[in-house]
Amino acid sequence: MNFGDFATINKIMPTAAISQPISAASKPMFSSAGLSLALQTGMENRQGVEEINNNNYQDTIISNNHGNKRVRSRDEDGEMSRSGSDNMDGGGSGDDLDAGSDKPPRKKRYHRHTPQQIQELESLFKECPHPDEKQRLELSKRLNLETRQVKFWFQNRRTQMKTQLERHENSILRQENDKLRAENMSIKDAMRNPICTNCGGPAMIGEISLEEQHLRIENARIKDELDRVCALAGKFLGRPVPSPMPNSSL
DNA sequence: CTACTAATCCCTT
DNA sequence: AAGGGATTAGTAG
Repeated sequence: MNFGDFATINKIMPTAAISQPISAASKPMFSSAGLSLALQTGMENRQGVEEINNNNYQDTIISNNHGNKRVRSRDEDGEMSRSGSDNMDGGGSGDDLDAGSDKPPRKKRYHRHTPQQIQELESLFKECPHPDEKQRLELSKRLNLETRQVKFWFQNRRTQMKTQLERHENSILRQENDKLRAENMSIKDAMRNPICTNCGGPAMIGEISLEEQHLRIENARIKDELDRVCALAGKFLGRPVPSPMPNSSL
């Protein structure tokens, strides 16, 4: 578990709600149909991207998630050149080919789906996070996206959902942990400063045995737990459930 | 630098 | 074959 994640716990909300207003506000989105493809071509030609891409898909040693290493070479996967936009060589096709190389460098085309597309995707996701092929096809036609893009989107969205859930669980666990720590501290504190059961004042050394102290603490803890269970049962049954323990002072 | 996102790659089911 | 996990790469904040 990555504790760095806690920094973003408060961001648990649907993707669109997180990122769309930001990105939509801060950068110009393509306006209408034609959308992603047109955009991608335009973006590719941006300077920084071009420079990076020329260096990127050299033969590279990469390790996969199973610890295996393999060599990724430029011509290895046909997939890359298919997805997102088929017009990856777009306007600047020729000029970024390596001189003397017969294979064009692959580019990772950067684009965002439009707010409208995301909105539609989100609304379907709410109803069905796992659409079948027919649904995806229908959606892809409607949104002018490739079916692969729709598939990727849902896959990524499900992953995102899962990580959000994990973060949420992490935060709950952390709260519980903090609570237990505090409880532990106060118990330790109580053990250091024992109270006399007769007069209520500080107990004299040797007045109560260590074993008795432990028993008192344990009793208090058990009683507390019992009260909690009763309260919970009361909630569940819709009527108060009295604690079977008398309010004795041990 | 970190978080987010679209896409890729490989493995499992 | 489809889906999922890990990962990559481009970008915004």
